Amino acid sequence: MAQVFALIDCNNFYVSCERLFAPQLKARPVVVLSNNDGCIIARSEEAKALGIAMGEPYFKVAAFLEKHAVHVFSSNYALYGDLSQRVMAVLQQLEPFVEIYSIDEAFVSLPVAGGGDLVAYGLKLRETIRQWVGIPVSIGFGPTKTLAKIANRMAKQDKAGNGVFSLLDHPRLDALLAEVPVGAVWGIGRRHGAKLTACGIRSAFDLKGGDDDWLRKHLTITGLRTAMELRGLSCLPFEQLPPAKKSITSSRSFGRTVQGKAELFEAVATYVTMAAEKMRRAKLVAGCLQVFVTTNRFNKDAPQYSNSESVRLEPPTASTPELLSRARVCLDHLYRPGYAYQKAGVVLLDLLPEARQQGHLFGGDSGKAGPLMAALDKINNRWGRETVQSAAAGFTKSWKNRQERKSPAYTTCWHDLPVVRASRR
DNA sequence: TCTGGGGTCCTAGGACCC
DNA sequence: TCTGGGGTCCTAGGACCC
Repeated sequence: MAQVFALIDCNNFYVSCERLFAPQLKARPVVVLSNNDGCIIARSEEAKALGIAMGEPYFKVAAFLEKHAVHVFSSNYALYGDLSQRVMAVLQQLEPFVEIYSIDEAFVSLPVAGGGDLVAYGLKLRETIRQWVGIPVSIGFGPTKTLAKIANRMAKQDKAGNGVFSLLDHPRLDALLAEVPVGAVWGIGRRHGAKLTACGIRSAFDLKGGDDDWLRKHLTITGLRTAMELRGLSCLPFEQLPPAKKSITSSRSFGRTVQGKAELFEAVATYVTMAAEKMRRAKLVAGCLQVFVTTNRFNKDAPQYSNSESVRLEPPTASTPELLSRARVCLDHLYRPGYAYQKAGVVLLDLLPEARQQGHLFGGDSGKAGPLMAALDKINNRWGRETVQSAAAGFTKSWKNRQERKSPAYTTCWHDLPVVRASRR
């Protein structure tokens, strides 16, 4: 029995989320900014048509956006995360084999018994998601994940196809692949795309026909796998259960540069707190902590410095106070006076399930810290983040980043629930 | 003035060991 | 002039993804 992959991808996801609660923005140009209002990470079709590029620094196009009455939002991850869960829940309710691939994408594995009308099925699925959640999606079908990805791209381009396209047993498969630039293939990024193009491999069809040894040598095993997938040979596993996390990062650029060690540590302490909370939610403990700091790499005139320092945690821990004291030592080693720091971050590595944590011969703090951390998390969950936190993380946090155009947390915070009024005519 | 954040995988090369 | 060779482990850096 043949196997089919469907890729369901939410259209311009962050923009669609914002529009759900601002319906007046339908058919108007809208963009969403990254953290710190740094650059553009989502664009409506109208914004794309204006020529606004993905990843464009906001300050460079701010005037242009204003001139064209483009609506600008800071990113609102509480909202996007919640709507993502709703879309995924619909898929999981309707299908047994779902792989949540990212916040706005999922693969569905369908055992196809031949003759099933995939496109009709896709149209129905798409309509269900639109009705139940309100987010528009595109759906691509293919015999491998890579081809499903390409089919999805075609679904988006083919306006007459109503957002659904299948490459399964497509009679003109090669002709279609010949029109896909090699850099648009999933797994071929900017660097490899440029290299391939320079070597005469310009399209997905060219890549499909590439020489195995050459591909292996120049693109490593991953590139060869991509070529295999284009040939219809499925090489990428379908992962219904998300693989165990290997690291947890928390980092942010600052709203302004930071010079002093005390203030820098406030930021580091804040990120330690966030990462540790995330880790405890996942019921993990870390065996290694890494702290990094960096100056603004775009500011060519200022002296540059970036460095990281890591420390082993023995026994592995999820205790915020323990992590804070270790992070302080790391920063003491890392810190150099005289630099304008732009960003700092914390990475938790060597993660283990907390249940498997071995007792430490010389006694750790886990006995005391466990209940304390549980109580802390409970309070902060109930009363809001940072209700109780370590003083090390600071109170004013004047270095925090900008988010000047953020929409309310419509679906995850009682205060921000949209209010609907009925009126009699 | 202003350029995101959070991940994964692969490989080459050095360190180390016998 | 002329360095042993082969295995394993670890890490840094590069590439990719959304």
